[in-house]
Amino acid sequence: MDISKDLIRGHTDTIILNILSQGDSYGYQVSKSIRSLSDNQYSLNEATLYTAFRRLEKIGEIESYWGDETQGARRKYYKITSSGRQHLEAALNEWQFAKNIISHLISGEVTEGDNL
Amino acid sequence: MDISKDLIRGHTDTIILNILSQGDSYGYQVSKSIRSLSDNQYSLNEATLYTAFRRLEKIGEIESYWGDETQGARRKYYKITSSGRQHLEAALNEWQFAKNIISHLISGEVTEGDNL
DNA sequence: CAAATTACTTTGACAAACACAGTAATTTGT
DNA sequence: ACAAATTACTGTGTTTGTCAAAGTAATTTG
Repeated sequence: MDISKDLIRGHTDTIILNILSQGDSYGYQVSKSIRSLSDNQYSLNEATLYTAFRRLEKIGEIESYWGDETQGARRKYYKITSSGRQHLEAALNEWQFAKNIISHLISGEVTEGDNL
Repeated sequence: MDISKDLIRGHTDTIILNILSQGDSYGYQVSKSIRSLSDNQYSLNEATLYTAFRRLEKIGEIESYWGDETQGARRKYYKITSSGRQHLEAALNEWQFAKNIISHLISGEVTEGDNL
């Protein structure tokens, strides 16, 4: 992984919700999707991922069910709820907004007026 | 404040280094600069700011000295070091890079290939 | 002279992320 | 047939950054 975890912090839930908004999935697959969506630049620690699942389920943004795999290991599937979709949309809007503010904060010029 | 703290997390040091790269400053003024640079959308908690100062000083990215104020409250000034400037530049590059990755992660399409 | 502002500091709490370890099944290579 | 690798989920304990709240102390404003 190349990019600092703290830059991703605050996006974890949104990342998961984005992936689940495109279809039900389970931990291992979500993990691989994250690696793939980031062009192998980022991978979420397993513990972090499952912690996020539990957090999102607790607040009703996702639901889970055990898949009935005839072969392969058992899988717990996660499904986004309508509340989760709302949250996802809100987060995307916030990001568009925050991106500019962050850019100002880390590279903007401090004008004299700021001292008044 | 309008934007979530977790979106800023990971940028705090960079924000401070950016401000100090434009001239020595002290806590209260940095705090106001942040509010101003963000168009009043974000303000950093005082405790967080001073914690960051201590952290940055400890790792040698800033240095501090007491101002000799003839009037007004005493002020501890902070100065960016060359190591701090290097870190700032690296962080700005990382941000350019991370911005795109985050965008992919939170709104990119998961392709079938991701499941393989 | 009280209240507001400037300015810095400490303490204690919390939440997210992580490393690490563990459980358990299945698939692959030899 | 068996060991190794992979798939898949879970739990524990620690670290880190941020924050709220409170405190200290000076100066300026009404």
